[in-house]
Amino acid sequence: MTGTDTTPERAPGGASDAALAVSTVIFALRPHETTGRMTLWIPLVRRTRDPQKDLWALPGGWLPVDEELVSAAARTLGETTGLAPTYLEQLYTFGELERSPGRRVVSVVYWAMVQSAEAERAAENENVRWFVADELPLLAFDHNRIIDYALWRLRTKVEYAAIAHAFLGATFTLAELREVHEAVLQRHIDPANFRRTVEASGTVVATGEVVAGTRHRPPRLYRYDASIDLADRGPLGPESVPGTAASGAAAAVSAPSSPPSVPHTGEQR
Amino acid sequence: MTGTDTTPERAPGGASDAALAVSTVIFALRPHETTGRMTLWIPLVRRTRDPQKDLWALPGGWLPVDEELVSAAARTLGETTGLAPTYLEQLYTFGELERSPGRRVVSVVYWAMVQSAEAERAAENENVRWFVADELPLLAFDHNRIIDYALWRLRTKVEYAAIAHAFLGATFTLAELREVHEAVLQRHIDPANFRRTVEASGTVVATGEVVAGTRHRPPRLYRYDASIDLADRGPLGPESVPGTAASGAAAAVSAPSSPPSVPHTGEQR
DNA sequence: TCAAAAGTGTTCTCTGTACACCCATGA
DNA sequence: TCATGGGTGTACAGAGAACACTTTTGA
Repeated sequence: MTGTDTTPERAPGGASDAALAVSTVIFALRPHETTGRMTLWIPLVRRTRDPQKDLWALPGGWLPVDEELVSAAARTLGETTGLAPTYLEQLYTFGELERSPGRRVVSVVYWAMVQSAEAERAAENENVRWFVADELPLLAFDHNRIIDYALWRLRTKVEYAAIAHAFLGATFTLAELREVHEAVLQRHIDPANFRRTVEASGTVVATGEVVAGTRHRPPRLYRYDASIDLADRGPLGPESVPGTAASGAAAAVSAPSSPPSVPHTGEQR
Repeated sequence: MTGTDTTPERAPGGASDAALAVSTVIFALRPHETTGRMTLWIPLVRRTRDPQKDLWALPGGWLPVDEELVSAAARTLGETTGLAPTYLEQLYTFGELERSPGRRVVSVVYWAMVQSAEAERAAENENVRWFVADELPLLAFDHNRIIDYALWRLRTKVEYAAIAHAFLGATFTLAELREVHEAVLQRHIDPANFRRTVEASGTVVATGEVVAGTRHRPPRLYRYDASIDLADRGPLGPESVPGTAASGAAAAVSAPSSPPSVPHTGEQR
């Protein structure tokens, strides 16, 4: 009765169709420039062409016909920051008629996390700059709204899923992991309760090593349990990103797949 | 440095670009044909053209350049079932290179709920048929996987968000609302505890009327509190669907917008 | 020996669950 | 009066928050 996916009365393929773009909201944790507290930062690129020229915008580009969505997100992310994401997930697809003046643009938006340590030595030049996530200027198109949504997604997901480690290296102390949670959620977390909660979740494994050199009791080092990690991503299974070898930790990229018939923990929402 | 959204080195607009489609997973509750228990049903359309001809598929179509994504979803939904959705939300965008043979197709997929009562008198013919959601045949393209993900989304969201009422009419008893939860979650729910949980959430308001004619104590009728409803959808605000006047209840369509700076309840995840 | 953070123990509150029990109606 | 589901009361278990307290290091 009605045309279904890929069987229309009228086949698309002209200049009158909507243009498909991919953009990514990239998060990293770095100290705030004035307060010194750990804060969420986002790299943006300056627009050098005309719709909205000179405004800051999310990194992205048109989708090549022969490239996966997630690959396009990872590629443009790498071209901007010179880094590989440790986490990459589709956020939402924005396609309002008037979001880009003059032309219908549908943007599949991803959000990503990169490691704090590596973000320090990230490329920054005339056309690429890092901004504090909560102190953004007026951006191009609807990118302020997109980032607001990505921020909400990051903050709510950190509360129930074990993804905070994506900001850290391969091993970390529980104090470092707690600092990530506190920076993302913008509130104090009790160290004692945080320790018990994380240990009870089973998402983290002690390496047996400790960090020496502190002027207090040496903290233990932990590593992420990758086998648990998959279950924590809920219905999302791993997906490889061709041509995106992560520098350091392996990139954890998620996309929807068949949900487990029986929930593993009670964690996925 | 790199082309950003809508400012590429190469502007798209040829037949070599990916085609943009919109599809919808539609849910309704109807009694199971053999067991008689309330079950999730999904309407599918038979493919009449060649990629995957004669297989059943999700209703949808190509995105017109001058139509909103959500409107395209609502329109194709109406063309299939003859009904208006009481809930409509974007699910995910699927764009794998080989998901459709011969052509690169990117599908923005929505999921919807329609009222059970109206679904009973929904159009069903040679090319449109309702299926039990958990007993699907092999479908066209990756539609089995898409429906699995939509099912997971519906079930997890019913657990924390007040959306079950979308399967019901304007007023309903708590037993009816509980029956929706039980059918969706596929498990028994204690009536006493369910009542207290729902009443405490404040998402429902007693109309003062009761249902007579039962051979037991007459149950009270409730109505949804629309003002609370918005907060329950988390970061998602209402969005109008032009040309989709709902037959009966107003359509609740959600799309992402700025998240509230302070979470209303603890409900949105 | 002292400061500081790591790590442990204890208590309290809140939420969800199980289940006993009473209420109001039609047959 | 009885069967049936509507509706209320209560007690128990687990999760999370608050906070006192002990441990281990470097200075």
